[in-house]
Amino acid sequence: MKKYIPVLKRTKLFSGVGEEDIASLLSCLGARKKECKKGEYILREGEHISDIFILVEGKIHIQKDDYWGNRSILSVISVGEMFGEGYAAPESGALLNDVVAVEDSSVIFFDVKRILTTCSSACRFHNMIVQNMFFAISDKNRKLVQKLGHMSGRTTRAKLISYLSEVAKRQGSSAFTVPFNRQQLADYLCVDRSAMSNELCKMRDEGMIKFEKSRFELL
Amino acid sequence: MKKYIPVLKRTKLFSGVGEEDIASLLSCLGARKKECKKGEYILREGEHISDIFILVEGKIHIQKDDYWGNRSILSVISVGEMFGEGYAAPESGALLNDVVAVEDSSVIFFDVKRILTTCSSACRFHNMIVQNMFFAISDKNRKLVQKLGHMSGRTTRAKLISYLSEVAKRQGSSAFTVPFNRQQLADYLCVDRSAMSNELCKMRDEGMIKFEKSRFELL
DNA sequence: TCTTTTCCGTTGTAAAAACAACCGACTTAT
DNA sequence: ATAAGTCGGTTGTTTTTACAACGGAAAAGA
Repeated sequence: MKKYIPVLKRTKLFSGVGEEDIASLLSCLGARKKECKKGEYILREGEHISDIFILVEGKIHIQKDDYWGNRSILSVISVGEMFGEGYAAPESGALLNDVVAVEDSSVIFFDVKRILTTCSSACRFHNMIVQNMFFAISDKNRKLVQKLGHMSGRTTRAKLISYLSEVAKRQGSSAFTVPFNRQQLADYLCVDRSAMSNELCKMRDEGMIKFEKSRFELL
Repeated sequence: MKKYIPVLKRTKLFSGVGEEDIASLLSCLGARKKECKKGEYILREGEHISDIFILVEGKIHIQKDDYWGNRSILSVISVGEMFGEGYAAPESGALLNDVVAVEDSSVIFFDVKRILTTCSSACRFHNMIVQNMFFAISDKNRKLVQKLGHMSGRTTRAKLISYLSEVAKRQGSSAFTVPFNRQQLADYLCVDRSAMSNELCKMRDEGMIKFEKSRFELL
């Protein structure tokens, strides 16, 4: 597990904790490691977990198969990212997704209760981890809510308006740059790229917006 | 603040804590109260907050106005529910939504850092609150991810398949009852009710599903 | 420089969704 | 018992979207 400490140091969860302290934290938390070959399942739908997982090597997909067998990829997890945090609560029920390695991968995981119930003074940085974890989930939460807000519009235009308005607000200006190219923006908003491109141009022709590449201006 | 203790006792955040202990927790957390008349803003877009809010009386809307002034309601908060948890992290930036009372309302709120940084032994149930809060956010997180999964399908049918498959999984049977009527389900999936009704009937005619009222069966 | 790839706007067509309007079955209130 | 309201299925029309295919500009690479 030691060799992954430099990776962990750069994660949100362990940010602000020195390498020596991470080592002692890992044992304090009862952290375990699991290695998976490409194609293997790390977690399966139906399992019950109460752990937080951190990917320290490789790449994994969180995916689900519907009743008729159609598969869809819900998210792609890269090194340093956390997953499983939605199932931390005792009443969260069985896992509804599969987690599968798309490259040879290693994950480090530990039981959430181990963090929450152990007295904070047990080890020096325990409290810091609680904070980090909390802020990480809180942050994820906000992003999910915002995305859901954009996607709740029924038309592509409504989704674009919602998204562009938010970026403008966040950047505090009616002229701003979005962190996506067209394809990525379309994927984020769950619409077809060419249809979105088309809609953007209509909005431009109607005098609502101006844009060039990833730079937009609301009028 | 005392009169709201029975309400708080029934919230997720204070579940498992006795009424006497809630009183001491509130002062330990530095909880404050804010009362708003119908129509007043509890929080405005652009504010910076690091508090968790609990609605103890009335009803409020979380809403946003886009750049061109179109208003949309993101969620309706009822008594006992928590909000603001997405902005707990220090780097979460300015609030992107407005929070407005649609009835005369009262909220109780306290700084998250007060929970996370104070030593757990400061008061008896402090640690319990940390757990409750964590599980509440974790739970919200899972629900958001699931909903996003359903909404990422491009067609109404895809959304329905995703949703129905999940409920079937969760209830562990291909026959199950959904907790929505048609209008509510359509609202949840962000589609038109009649179009959804239509699609459900097509799926039935194609032999994919059977249903009656809120009871469904996948075939 | 020449080739290849990426990005993105454009077009046309077929499919799908929204929207509005209506109806019958059923429930609830007066 | 009657009236009013809710719920959900159905239909037709209009708008919107997905999808596929193409082409030009710019960037990346050989």
